[in-house]
Amino acid sequence: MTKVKEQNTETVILEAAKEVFQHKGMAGARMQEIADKAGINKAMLHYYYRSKDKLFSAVFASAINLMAPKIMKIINTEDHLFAKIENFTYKYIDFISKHSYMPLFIINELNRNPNLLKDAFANKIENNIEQKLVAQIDDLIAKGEIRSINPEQLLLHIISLSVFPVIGKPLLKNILQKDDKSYKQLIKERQTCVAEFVINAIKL
Amino acid sequence: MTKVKEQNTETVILEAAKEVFQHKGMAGARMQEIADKAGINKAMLHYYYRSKDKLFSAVFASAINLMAPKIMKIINTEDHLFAKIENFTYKYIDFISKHSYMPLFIINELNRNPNLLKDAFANKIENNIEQKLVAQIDDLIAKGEIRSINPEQLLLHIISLSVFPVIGKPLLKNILQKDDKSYKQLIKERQTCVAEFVINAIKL
DNA sequence: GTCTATAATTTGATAGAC
DNA sequence: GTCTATCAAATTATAGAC
Repeated sequence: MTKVKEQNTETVILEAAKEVFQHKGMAGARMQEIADKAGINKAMLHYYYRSKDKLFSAVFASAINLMAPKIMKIINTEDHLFAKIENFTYKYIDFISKHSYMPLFIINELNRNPNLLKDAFANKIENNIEQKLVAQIDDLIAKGEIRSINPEQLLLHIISLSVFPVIGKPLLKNILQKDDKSYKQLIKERQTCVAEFVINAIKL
Repeated sequence: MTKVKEQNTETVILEAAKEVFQHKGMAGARMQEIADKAGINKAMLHYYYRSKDKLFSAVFASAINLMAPKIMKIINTEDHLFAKIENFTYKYIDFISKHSYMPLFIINELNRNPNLLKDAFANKIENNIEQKLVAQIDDLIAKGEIRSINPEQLLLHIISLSVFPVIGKPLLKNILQKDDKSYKQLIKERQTCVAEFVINAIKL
């Protein structure tokens, strides 16, 4: 009635695994919980993915392949730097708000095992981001439109301002003494105020 | 010869536990590994701390009680806002660089169990931070020294810029295509350039 | 207080019927 | 492909000697 067609079992498992792994991490995740969430039994997990490790790798790769293009698509445009910043912060904060566990999941698992990226994909992020953006920033500095700034630091600033308040929510909420609703409101405001802040900082 | 005196067993255990829990998380930590690192056997862990849960709580409380005062001490001064910002970013980036696993550890475990803070301490962070700082910022806005800005957002900006590049290192290192040494150099630069960036953003 | 040995439980993985 | 039943290993926790 509602659903046109059942997803196949493999996909159902992967979706359940994403949810459990991203919330509990590799070490904390339980195959039984994934099976329950998928509405099947444990044996099926092994039938489709052989081992917990393999299933985890599929989840991790899926997360990376969802995150990385989002960054690139916005940055690799012909827009003016200020427009890029506005675009990126708005859309990226929106995106990670809806997938708030994903960046933390990635950072965590990368800490446990630094060569996960190599396994997950052949460096799709690559230096594309840098090269084009760095050139654009250096150009604006030369023209005297913005202050002199290290382009890599600027990129770190923008990413930090966008990501950290979302993933650090349980801690920051407490520091600011906010309830869930008003903290969410703060994040929503950041979709525009981060860009404003950054542009104020660099504009001449 | 080298050490003047042996630490007592309880402390040795706690130090070993800190290291393991903060790197592996509650779920990934193994009592055996903690015992090995402490140079004793598993039974001793239970003799002193009864259970893994209890030992974890001791580690978590210790982390909170190390982090929280660091923030307050710097912010609760009579300095000018700009000096506070310079002081905070410089010292805080330095501190978390030396304890890079700690903020991630706290955020993670808080995600798994949001009322850990209540157990760990009776809200030592409290609204002290806010009240005084908010008043100071509002005052400077009224005087026309800085742009109009939501003080809470400014606090989020400063914390994000200080903390995220350190805890997100495994991911950001890859995005910027840096090796360990040059990424560390980037972080070192941030001890001064973050404050410069923030002050530029708000100064009128 | 500290150790060895072991119990009790959890959990990833497999065998085998249907 | 899917299930039930079960194994094998890992892991927290305890008992009891010294």
